[in-house]
Amino acid sequence: MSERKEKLIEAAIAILNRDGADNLSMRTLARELNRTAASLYNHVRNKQDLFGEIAEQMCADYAMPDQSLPPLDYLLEANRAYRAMLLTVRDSPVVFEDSLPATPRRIAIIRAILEAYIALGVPTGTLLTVSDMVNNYVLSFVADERRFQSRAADEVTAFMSQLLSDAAPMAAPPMDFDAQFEYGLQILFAGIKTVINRV
Amino acid sequence: MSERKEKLIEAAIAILNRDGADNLSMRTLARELNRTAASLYNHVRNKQDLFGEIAEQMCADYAMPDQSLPPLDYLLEANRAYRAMLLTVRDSPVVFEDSLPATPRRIAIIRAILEAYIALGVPTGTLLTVSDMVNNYVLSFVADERRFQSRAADEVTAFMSQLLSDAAPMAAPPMDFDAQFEYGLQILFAGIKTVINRV
DNA sequence: ACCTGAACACCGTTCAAGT
DNA sequence: ACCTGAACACCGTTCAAGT
Repeated sequence: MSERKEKLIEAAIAILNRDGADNLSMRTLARELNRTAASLYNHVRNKQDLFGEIAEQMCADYAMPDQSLPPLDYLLEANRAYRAMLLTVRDSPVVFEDSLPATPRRIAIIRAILEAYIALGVPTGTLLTVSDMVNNYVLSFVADERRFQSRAADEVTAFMSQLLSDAAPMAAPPMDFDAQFEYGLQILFAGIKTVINRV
Repeated sequence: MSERKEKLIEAAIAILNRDGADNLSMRTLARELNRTAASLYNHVRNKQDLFGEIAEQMCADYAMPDQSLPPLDYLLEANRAYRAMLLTVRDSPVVFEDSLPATPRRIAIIRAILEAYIALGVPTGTLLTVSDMVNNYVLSFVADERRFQSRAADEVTAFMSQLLSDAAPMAAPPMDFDAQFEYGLQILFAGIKTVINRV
């Protein structure tokens, strides 16, 4: 990776954190670098590729769990580390969703996770379904988490009371996102455990 | 709802099915109706609102399960019906993701589902987490399902073998999506059952 | 090897003006 | 009540031409 390309990725991340994904375009990125949009295509094939490079750069901060951990613990830790990494950059879920996991660090992470699922006893025929389910959970949770925080608490409660019968009032924000994330994770892996033992 | 507005929604759905969400714009929709884009704003506040109306229209085809069903069966049926509804329109997951559930039919569906979660024993403090988790599962599954089908099977296997160690070959496409969806659903509700009984 | 300028083919949204 | 034309402020991507 050239130094020039590295600066490009850093600038893109800076824009994400400052202005959000809606304001990261090839043109705004070029402006940030005092260049023209066309010049970016010397370093990146297209915007999807740019997102892929951002995701790959972020994966350097992923705290890979100890390989000697039992599969279940490994997977729980891996998903906590995944969320922690996603939270370091604003709108990172769209970056990961809109790019392919085709870069070295990202592939290494996925391989380790897939092996843990296999060690846990997930049948290979359902491996993709299970891993995608958990991956989508983390991405969606972090995306929702940020949406939630960006709105006023009153607005959220007002909207939710519209959805709920008055008999069962929803828990009022502010929420404990760490606890809620953990709760969902426990559901997923409790479910995986019972279903793979059912066969 | 005016007759004119109804035609607008129908035309939008037709474009989705024919050309996909990437090709549904205010301009292409106007062209479909031999009008100009600006005129659409007499019937719809903005594009997000248009998506909301499409989603609401689709909800007319949702097969609401029998209210007398036990909560677990109700929820399983509801999510199968949800997926079936989503599969009737191409790229429907983006339509649902990019709009707010603020229309009558959609609110009614969500209310019934939330009540079923409560009847199942999900604590109100985690109701939002649990219902969002399942909702995101269905949306992501259908989105992935379509992505999968739109690519050649060879391409998918090639990409996956890159991710997997050769020791554990992935199940080759074509996949049985109905069975995979059911598998994920079983994981989710088995997990919910064990976690809510843990307290 | 890397960059610019200009172009192509688009977006969502607003608004005065028309009927 | 509904529509048009024109405009504003943008997009991603390509490509000949420059250094």
